[in-house]
Amino acid sequence: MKARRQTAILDIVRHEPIRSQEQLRLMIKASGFDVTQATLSRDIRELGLVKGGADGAYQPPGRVEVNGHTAKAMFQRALASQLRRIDRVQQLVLLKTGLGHAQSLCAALDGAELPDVVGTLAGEDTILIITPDARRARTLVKRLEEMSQT
Amino acid sequence: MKARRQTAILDIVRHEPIRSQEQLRLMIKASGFDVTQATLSRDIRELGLVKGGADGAYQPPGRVEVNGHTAKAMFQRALASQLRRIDRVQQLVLLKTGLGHAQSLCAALDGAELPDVVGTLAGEDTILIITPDARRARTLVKRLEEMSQT
DNA sequence: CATTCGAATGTATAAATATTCTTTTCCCGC
DNA sequence: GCGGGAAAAGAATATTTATACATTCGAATG
Repeated sequence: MKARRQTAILDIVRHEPIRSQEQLRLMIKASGFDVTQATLSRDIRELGLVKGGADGAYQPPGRVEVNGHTAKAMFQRALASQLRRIDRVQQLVLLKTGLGHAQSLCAALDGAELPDVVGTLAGEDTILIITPDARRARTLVKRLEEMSQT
Repeated sequence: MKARRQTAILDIVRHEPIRSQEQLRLMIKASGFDVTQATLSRDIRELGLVKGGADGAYQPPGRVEVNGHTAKAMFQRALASQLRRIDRVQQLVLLKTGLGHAQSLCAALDGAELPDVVGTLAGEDTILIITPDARRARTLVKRLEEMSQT
């Protein structure tokens, strides 16, 4: 019984956001498993489900998705703590970071999905951002400067 | 203040398993931020931290990058706790896990970058490992059995 | 300055979750 | 079938987390 119930839990959790065990209890009852919250607490641990992230819902382990808002916030924090300098050359924007931080900041940058960013490249301490043209590069620089000051 | 405190939270959470906000409160107080649990609850949501998984600790969202040594250790621990059975069919190795654990164990397996592993596939409770030939599949089985016993 | 607005945080408490202890269920070997 | 033991689940409760509301603080504005 336990195995089948746990399969059902995975199904439910994957298909819609469940934010409490009581909510899960009702859903799983509808699937024909009438158990208490305590049992679900155990199931959840055994399945390694994870709670929190963007929407505070339970998620299967592995990839935890980050929504736009969180991604942007993460980027902003990364920016504030790691950015050393911003330069622009034509339609290219160059970010200088502390040594070794370019990769992680670049990942956060990609996650934030800022407009006008066509592509990015990260080295050891430098990130290259490609934008469509010089005008939009200037706009991006302004935006990044604002974000890094917060 | 908030930004710096949240950065500090990330640091702490990355370095050791934190299983409650009260525990986190003490740690962060030691870092010079004296705030209440309510504030930490809000910080945790804003950071998109996730709780649960293997050890019930808070974790940063997204893909956690790890070096080779850590990856191997993680894999070994995952193996010890989640592996149910090992089978081999020709050059294929099948790992059976507890329901729902195949994905995460498979991720750890990939991270460990074991020799002779050509590719992997994970279902709900089964992992398929493809090796070049039956001989190396046997070698891999032996290695996995050793690792899981430690 | 005083005022107002909003973000950040604290306080108190409600809500959610984990856990301890007990009961039930389900296999085995006899 | 019948103990004995282990796994599973329930009940009650302790612990942990989220939230409603109040307060403080700082920047912007008149």
